[in-house]
Amino acid sequence: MTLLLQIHAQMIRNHFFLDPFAASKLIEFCAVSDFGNLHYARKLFDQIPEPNTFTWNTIIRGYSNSPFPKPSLHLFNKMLKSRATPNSFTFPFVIKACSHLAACKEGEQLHGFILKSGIDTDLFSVNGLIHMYGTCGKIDLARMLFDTSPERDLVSWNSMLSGYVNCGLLQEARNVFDEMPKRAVVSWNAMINGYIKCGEIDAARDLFDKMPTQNVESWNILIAGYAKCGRLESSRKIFNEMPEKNVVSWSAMITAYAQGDHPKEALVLFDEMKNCNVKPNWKTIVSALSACAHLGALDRGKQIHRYVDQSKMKIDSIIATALIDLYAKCGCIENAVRIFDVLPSKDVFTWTAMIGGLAVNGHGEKALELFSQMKEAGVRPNEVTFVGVLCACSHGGFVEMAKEYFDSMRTIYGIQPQIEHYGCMVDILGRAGHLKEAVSFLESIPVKANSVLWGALLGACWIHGDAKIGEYVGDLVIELEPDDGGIYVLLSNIYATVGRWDDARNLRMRMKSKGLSKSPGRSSIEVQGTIHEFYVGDKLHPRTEEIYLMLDEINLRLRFVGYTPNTSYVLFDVENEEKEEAVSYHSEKLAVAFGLISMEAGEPIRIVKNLRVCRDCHTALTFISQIFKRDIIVRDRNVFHYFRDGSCSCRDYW
DNA sequence: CGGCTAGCCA
Repeated sequence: MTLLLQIHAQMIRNHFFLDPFAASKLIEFCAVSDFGNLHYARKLFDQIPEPNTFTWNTIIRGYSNSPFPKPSLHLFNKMLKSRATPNSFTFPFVIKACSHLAACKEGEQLHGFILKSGIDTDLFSVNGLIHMYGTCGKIDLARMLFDTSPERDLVSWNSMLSGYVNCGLLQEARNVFDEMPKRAVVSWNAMINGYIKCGEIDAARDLFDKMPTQNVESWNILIAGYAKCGRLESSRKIFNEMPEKNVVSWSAMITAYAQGDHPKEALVLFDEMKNCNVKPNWKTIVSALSACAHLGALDRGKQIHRYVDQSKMKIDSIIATALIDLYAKCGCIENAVRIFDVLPSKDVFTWTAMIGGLAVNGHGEKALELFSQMKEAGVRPNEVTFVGVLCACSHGGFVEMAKEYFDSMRTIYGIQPQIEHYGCMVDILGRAGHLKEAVSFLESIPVKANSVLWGALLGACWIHGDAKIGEYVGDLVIELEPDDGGIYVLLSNIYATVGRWDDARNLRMRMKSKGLSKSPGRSSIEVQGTIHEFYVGDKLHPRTEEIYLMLDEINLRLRFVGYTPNTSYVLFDVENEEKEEAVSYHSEKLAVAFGLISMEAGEPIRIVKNLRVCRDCHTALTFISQIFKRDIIVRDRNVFHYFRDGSCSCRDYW
C-alpha cells in the first residue's frame, strides 16, 4: 500500500494524466487486494472525469468484496446513467452485493434488467443469481434458474445446495448433495451445516466422519454444532482432537463456554489461546468480555479492556456494548457511562445495554431519561430495550409509568410483549405490594403464565409476608413445576413467617419425600484476578480456618452493635442456636469474610450471588459496611446492592 | 487492458 501511494504521488508530481486505465489499475490495487484501502480507491475514482466500463467494474467489485457492499448497488445505478455500459463482468459483482445484503428487491430488478438488456451473461452471473435467490429465501426462483441453465458447474451445485440449507429445506439439500457429480470440501461443509441447522447433530457428525478430507472449517462447524445442542464436552473433544486450529476454532470454543454457562472455562481457554500466540479478534474479545460480565470478574475484564486499547483494536459499537455490559454487570456503572458517552455511533444494542445497566444498578430515573434521549436520537427500541425500561421502573418503583411503557410497546412500536416483559410487570406490581392486581394480571395475559412468572409473584408474596395469596400462587407453581425445590422452600418460608409451622413442615416433608432440594446458595468473589467460590457453610477453601475466625469476629461485632440474626423463616425445625448458625454461614457471608482477610483496606468487596440475598444477610451486610468501613457490592440474581456506611442502594426494597 | 461465482463456523 505504501509503495502504491508513492507511485501515485510520483504520477501526480510528473503531471501524468490519470487515464481510466491507469486509474483502474490503481483502484484495483487499492480496492481489491487484501491490504486494500477502499476509501483511497473511492477518492481516486471520484477524480476521474469519465470512467469507462473497466473503471466502473473495478470500483463496484471493490465494494462488493468488502464487508460493506452497499455502495456497489449505488454505483451501479450511477453507471447506468453514465455513458459507460455494463458488460458481462459487471453483473456478478452487483449480484454478489445483493446476495450479501440479502437485497431481494434490488436483485430481482437487476435480474430483469439483465434479461431486458440483451447483454451476454455467462455462468458466473447465473451462479450469482442462484445464490442471491437462495440467500433471499426465493428458493424456487433459484431452482428454476438452475434447471434452465444450459450448463452447470460445481459452483452452481454448491450455490443450490447452500440455498436449500439457508431455507432450512434439509431433504432438498440432501437430494442436491446426493445428485451432484462432484463434491468439494465446501459442499460437505454446507451439508454438515444444514444438518446442524436442523438440530441433527449426529447426522452431521456421521457426514463429517465420511468426508474424504476435512478442513479447519469442518471442525469449527462441529464445535459450534455441539455447543448449540448443549453438548459442551463433545465440542471440547473436537477442539482437542483437531489437527490445526485457527482463531475461529478458539473463538468458537470460548463462545461455547461463555454462552453455555461455563464462563470460568471460557476465560481459562482465553488465556491458553494467548499462550499459544493466537491473536484474538473482536469476536474472541466480545465472548471473553461476556464471560467476565457473567462472573462479575472486574479485574479480568479490565485486563481485556486494556488489551483492546493496546492492540489498537477499534472500539466499535459491538465491543463498546460488551464493555458497557461488563462494567454494568460488575457494578462499575461510572465506567460504563464513560464508554457510552464517548462512543460516536450508538446503535440499539448500545442504548439497550446502557439503559439496562443503569436500571439494574439502581439508577431508574437516569435509565428512563436515557430512553427518551434514545428516542430523540431516532433509534427504534426493540423488545430487549423494553426489558431494561421496565426493569428501571421496577427498581424505581414507578408503577404507573411502567404500565404506560408496557402499553406503548404494542400501541406505538408494534412489539408483542414476551414472557420477560410480563415478568417485569409482575415484578413491578409485586414489589409495590399490588399482589391481587398481579394475580389478575397473570390470569389475563394472552400466553399461559409459566412457573417463572408465578414464581416471581410468589417471591413478592414472601417479601410482603402475604401467606393467603402466597398459598394460592404457591399451589399453582407447584402444579406447574412440581420438581423445583426452590418453590417449596419459598412457600414454606412464607408459612413460617406468619407462624403457620405445621403447613411449613408439611411442605418440607412433601419436598423431602420427592427427593427435591433447593439449589444451594453460591457466592463468588474476585481477588487479584482469581475467582473464589463459596457455598453455604462450605469448608473447601484453603484458608477456611481464617475465614471462619473472621466470621466469628464479624458476628461478635455485629452483636455488639445490637444486631441479632433474623431466623424467622429458616430451618424452623431446628434449635434456635442452629438456626443462627445456618444464616451466619450463608455463602455471601463466607465471601465477605474472605474478602476482608485477603483484600487491601479500602478496596471495595464485590460479590456475585446466584440466588437472591436473604433479608438477614442484607441487614448483616448493611452493618458490616459500616463497622468495617468497606464498600460491599453484591450482585444478586436480579439486582445490585451497594452497601456503604450502613445503607444499601436498593433502599431495602428489592 | 480484467477473470469473477460457491462455504459463513465464533
